[in-house]
Amino acid sequence: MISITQRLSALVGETFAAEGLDAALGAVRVSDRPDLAPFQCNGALAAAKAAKMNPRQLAEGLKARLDALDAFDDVTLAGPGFLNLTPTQTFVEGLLAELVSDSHGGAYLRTDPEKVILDYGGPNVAKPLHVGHLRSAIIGQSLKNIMRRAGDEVVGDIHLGDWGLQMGQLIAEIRRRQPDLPYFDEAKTDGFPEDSPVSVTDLAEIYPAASGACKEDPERMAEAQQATAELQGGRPGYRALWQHFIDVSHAALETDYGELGVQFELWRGEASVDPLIQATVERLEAKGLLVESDGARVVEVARDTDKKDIPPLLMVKSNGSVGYGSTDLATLVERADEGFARCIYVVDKRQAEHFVQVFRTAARLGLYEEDHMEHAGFGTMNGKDGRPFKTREGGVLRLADLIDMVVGKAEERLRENDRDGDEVPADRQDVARMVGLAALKFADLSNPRTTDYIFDLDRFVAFEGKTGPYLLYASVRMRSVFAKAGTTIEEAAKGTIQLTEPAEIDLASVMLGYADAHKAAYERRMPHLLCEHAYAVAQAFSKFYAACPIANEDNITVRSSRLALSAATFRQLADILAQLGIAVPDHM
RNA sequence: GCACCCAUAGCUCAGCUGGAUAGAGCGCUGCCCUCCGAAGGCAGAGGUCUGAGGUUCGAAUCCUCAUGGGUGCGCCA
Repeated sequence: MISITQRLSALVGETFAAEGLDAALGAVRVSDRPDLAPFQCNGALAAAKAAKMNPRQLAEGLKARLDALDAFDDVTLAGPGFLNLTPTQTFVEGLLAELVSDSHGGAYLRTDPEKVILDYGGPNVAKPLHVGHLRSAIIGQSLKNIMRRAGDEVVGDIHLGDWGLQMGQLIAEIRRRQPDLPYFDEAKTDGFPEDSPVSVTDLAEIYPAASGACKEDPERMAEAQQATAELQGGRPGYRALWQHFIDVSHAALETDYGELGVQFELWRGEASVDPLIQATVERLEAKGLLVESDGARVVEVARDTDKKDIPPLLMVKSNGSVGYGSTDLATLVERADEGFARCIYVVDKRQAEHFVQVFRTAARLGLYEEDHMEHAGFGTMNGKDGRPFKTREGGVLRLADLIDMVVGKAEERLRENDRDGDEVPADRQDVARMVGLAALKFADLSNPRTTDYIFDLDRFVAFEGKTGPYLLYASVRMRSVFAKAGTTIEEAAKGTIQLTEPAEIDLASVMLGYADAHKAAYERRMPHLLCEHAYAVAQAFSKFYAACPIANEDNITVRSSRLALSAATFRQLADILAQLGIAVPDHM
């Protein structure tokens, strides 16, 4: 629906136009000075500059026109030309009535939805999820929800890292350890065992060992590179062994992501596009884009206008194997063929240059316009010391362990809050899980996507203030109010809302900003903007709750109005929390 | 070496295309449960927005320089 600021902007824009000014300058926003008025328009200053007029005088003219409208209780002129706007209670009530009856719950809905594919996984097979995987999973899932709510058709692809050097490292390492396995018999081409010779636990141990060995020993590295090239070349034993890696990892990853409430519609990987690589190389060749360079084949993507050197995209390595530039490009070929209008990558921002290379190459191939491929990068995650996060023991913190810590903390808190005589709720474990995950997700999502991430355990397990549990608490109190009133949300929502108390008007005004927040979060791919709004709503409700009796109100009309306001609040908050991937318990 | 990003309250961070008295959470001080859930509400203290210039009627925001951090720069992904 149209938000209150959009509605006001339209009104003020018309007066700007009537004065012969640019209507766009009539943009109204929530005031920086709520003590003066709830809304403001600073456009007169810019308009005066453009028209070379006196801003104060120009604003006087605008004020006179605005005064004539019945939407405003008060229009004041302040400073050099600020317009402070106080809409009438009737105006706000009218919009709130629209919000309540809006079939889309007041959320933003785009008119021309797109078919989008979102990449927000990228875990390597063989490596258990650790805290570093949290951001892409949480942000990606949330963006998917936000975009779907705005009308887009969005598909999430986990895009496993299953085709690069790490695969060769694993194969080479296992070959050293168990050379007698049938996978290493070059003469053997089929009939390999169905059961995997390694478990995920094995892989979790083998991977770092292999990776470390390659780092130290050039000979081991050469072995791994050779194995990678042979795997990609189709050596049957290697393929069979590799398939085991994928299978055992898939099962483990599905569980881990499931714990977080993160789902993928597509479980593809870099290897999925292997069959397309050759054709892609040929397409590049046909366009004359491939260049020989140091034994490798690359695509030049640098431009004169670049401020920095953009190295060419490495398409085929000198030993014939392919890197992630090639697979990512081939993936775009596949996605374009499948009819996706837009591709978004939720990947660590340090890979920005890589995406520039791939996107430019894809654009030259005519796969996509450049602005239809986005790298929604996120900040790198460091410890409190500003360096990559490590546990006290110096290892990586597994995501599953982090979740256990947060849930454990939530359970502790639930225990403390037990009132005397209360039975221990049978669903305490479930509630603790919801509270813990809410804390974890909100702590992550409420940071702007692009800024660096300081991993702070204390913040993740905090339940007071601007946290996930605060939002749940507000929701739970609303539910509690309906129970106390002996009604349901559906029934309560039918009441007519009349705003009288300041806390009621404030709450309504905040809620009327939903479409703005959702739209901004959508357009900028920034879930934290939606978090801000959710917090503002919960906060406005808490004030309203403290200031006004709801179920306890004697006046039946007022009571019904407040219950209806609470129902509208509950629905909006629930709608937002769903987009953030946060589940709301019945009690806590 | 070259390039990009960042520097805001004791701590962690917001601050949209330049606009009024720079916000929030935590922490700190003081109040509020005979009244719908105190994981809450109210009030308060706390800032030369790293420094120096510049553009502008107006700069945390734009430009230049300096200092201090971070990151990237073809055969890892």
